[in-house]
Amino acid sequence: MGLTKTEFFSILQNDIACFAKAFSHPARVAILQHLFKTNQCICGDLVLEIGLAQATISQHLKELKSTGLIKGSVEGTSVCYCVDPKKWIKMKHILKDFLDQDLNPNQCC
Amino acid sequence: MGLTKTEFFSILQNDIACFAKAFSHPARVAILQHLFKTNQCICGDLVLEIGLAQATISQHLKELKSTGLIKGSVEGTSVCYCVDPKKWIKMKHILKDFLDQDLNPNQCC
DNA sequence: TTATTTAATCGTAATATTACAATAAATTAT
DNA sequence: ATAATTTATTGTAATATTACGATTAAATAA
Repeated sequence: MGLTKTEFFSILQNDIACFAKAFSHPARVAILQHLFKTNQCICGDLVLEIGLAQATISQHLKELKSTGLIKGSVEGTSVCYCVDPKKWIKMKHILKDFLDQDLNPNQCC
Repeated sequence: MGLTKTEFFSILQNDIACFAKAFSHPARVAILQHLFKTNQCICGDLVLEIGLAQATISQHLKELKSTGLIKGSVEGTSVCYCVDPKKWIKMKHILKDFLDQDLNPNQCC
């Protein structure tokens, strides 16, 4: 066990969960916010900005990259990261639909 | 280690991550969707609907309850669950602000 | 009282996540 | 060629998550 049974769920349900997981850690939230503010940055910037160890930031970047929310391009000795607009917009639509579900006014509790 | 350094981050960053974590598992997405569809339900309904073991569903309900997204009220031998509208709307606003961050048109990669 | 029903909790196993030091890899500068 | 810079990777430890069987708890029904 300890392994999510993804086959029990629809593609959409897995997608929603997967996108949510991408920014379910404050370091990844901070990375994304910093990228929106500065448009692009390198790993070292984030290490200074956030304060976690370089290896840890690199690990979080890898996760964001594997979800497709950010892209990185080698520039000399450093790597320039930025948000992937297409993927971000896709996530935005999927999560907004989820968040916009209608609340029934007569709750039980 | 294995323990998030929440003190490195703002309250907002932690809130965003915390809400995202609440539905970062497809079972919890399915629970919330079912609650929106039916307005209210009991644990047993979700066990049948989703197919995971009763103990597992109960554990996921506990997590959603601890985030405040759902509430439960005892009704006879069963417990009636429903979405907490106030908390859901709070989450909606916080996450929408995060998702609506402006994308800079000139990306680096 | 004694079933029965329903959900929570406990215990446990497997796996995932978070964090960091140390090292490797790749590029640029001297 | 050598040093310096920057990031990725490896290894590892601590903790968290996911899942489920078994049990407990609490209310209702017989």
